[in-house]
Amino acid sequence: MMQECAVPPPDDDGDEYRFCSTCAFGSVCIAGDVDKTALRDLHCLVEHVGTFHAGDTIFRTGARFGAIYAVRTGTVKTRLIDLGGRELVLGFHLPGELIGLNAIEPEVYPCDAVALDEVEVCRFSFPALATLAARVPAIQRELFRRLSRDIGSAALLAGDYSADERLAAFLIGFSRRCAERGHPADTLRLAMSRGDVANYLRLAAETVSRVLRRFQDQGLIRVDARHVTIARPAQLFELARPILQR
Amino acid sequence: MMQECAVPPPDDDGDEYRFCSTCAFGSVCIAGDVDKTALRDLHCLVEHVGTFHAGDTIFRTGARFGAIYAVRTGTVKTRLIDLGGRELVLGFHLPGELIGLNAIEPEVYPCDAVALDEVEVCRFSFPALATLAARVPAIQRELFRRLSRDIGSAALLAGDYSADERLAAFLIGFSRRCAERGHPADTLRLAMSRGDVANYLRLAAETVSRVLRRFQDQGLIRVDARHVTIARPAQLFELARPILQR
DNA sequence: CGAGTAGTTGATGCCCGTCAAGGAGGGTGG
DNA sequence: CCACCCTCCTTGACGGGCATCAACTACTCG
Repeated sequence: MMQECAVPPPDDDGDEYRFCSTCAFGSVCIAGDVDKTALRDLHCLVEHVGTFHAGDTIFRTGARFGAIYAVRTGTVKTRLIDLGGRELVLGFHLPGELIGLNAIEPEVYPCDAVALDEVEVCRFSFPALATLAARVPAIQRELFRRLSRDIGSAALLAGDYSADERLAAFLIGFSRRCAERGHPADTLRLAMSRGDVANYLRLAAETVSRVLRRFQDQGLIRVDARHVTIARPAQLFELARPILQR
Repeated sequence: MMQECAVPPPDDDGDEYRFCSTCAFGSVCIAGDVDKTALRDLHCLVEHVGTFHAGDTIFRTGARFGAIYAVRTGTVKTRLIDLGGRELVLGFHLPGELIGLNAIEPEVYPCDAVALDEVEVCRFSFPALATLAARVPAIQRELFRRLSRDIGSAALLAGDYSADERLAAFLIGFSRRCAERGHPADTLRLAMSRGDVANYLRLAAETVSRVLRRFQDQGLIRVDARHVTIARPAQLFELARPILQR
């Protein structure tokens, strides 16, 4: 059922009992009640996929679904191209986040995953992962939680919010996710272009430019190309409240 | 682990090996490879919850998450109330569909589930269901698929589409779901108000009225209160294509 | 150095939300 | 049976937020 672990992973990727620090299944390892053979199976199952560079495709729309991926380093954008050729950005994914979960049901990837900078990912064969999940409750639980979370976050941007609210919520959300990864919450390094941000927020790129400018004039943030520092988090949060509330 | 099956379900709910016809786990039963004791466990696990009437609440925002529900009959609306007191409709759910999946991760229900007409649901204790899923691959698989599907559909309405596109996509989508349930695909009985539809599509109720009127003037549909008949499905689909494409 | 991309800023227009007024049931009590 | 009310729905007039178009700058890379 679970294949042999052919190639033992190199040392800097963690050992048999501890995964890479940004691992998507970190919480599984922390839980002490996981039996060690199961953990080793998970470790055998994962496959580190090489370095992607900005613009490289990790998986492509329509490809047969076989695995989900966890971002290890860098930033990944998921997007689809509509019939008119226009891009539609579904999300940005930071280290520790899973991509490809929306491919389970259609059994093909419904979107492209594109690297925005230098990206490394972990590949989890989904059939193997599902088999393991049946044996290890903590893994099953983690998968359910991740899937459930994505449903909620997808609905988040769906409301009819103003450009100000959207951008504020985006910045606050990004800031929080950076903080969760040990980066400072007030200095953001955006890996994506204005166009990508606009596209994700369902705004025009010009609108993003204008709103960022106004936020800066109001003293809420400071913008330097793709570096954004948040000067007044509380005020920014107040703007984003209608979206982030819950 | 799995509790005894105290009260055997009445005959019209199916027997030990076949569930109610609209059952959310119907595909599990159809697959022949499920061992019978596991199937009986699933049957023991499910709990039919009484008849709700229009406006009744099935679960409420903030309540501790303990179970997911499958709609058996009627139509359910999931919604949340934002801080300004405005309602935000997340979805409409027909027989056979699961609700509460977005509560797994936050561990409280992030929305209300409200009956729109006479509604019966099946209640699945989630801890018990997860335990069973670990033992029965087909059930785990079905859960993963349902979760995955909800991610995709949540992202569907998130684009910046015109009112025409949104309404056309809503009607086509609703028509398809009716057809899947054995109802005619061209005569729709909407259980929800115009306001609910508008709210779900992120439009004003007035806009929904106007667009429906125009669709009727163009001969695409016929509207009679909450009964809508689709006269030109192909043309309607053409309108909805930017949203439904994939 | 030239070219292409990303980003900014301004002018214009339109889609759709808002406000307002009226119409159409549907349930209740007299 | 009818008057009353309440909610749902429709239709019209108006205004605003944001997309679109366009021009210009800055930056990167071959």
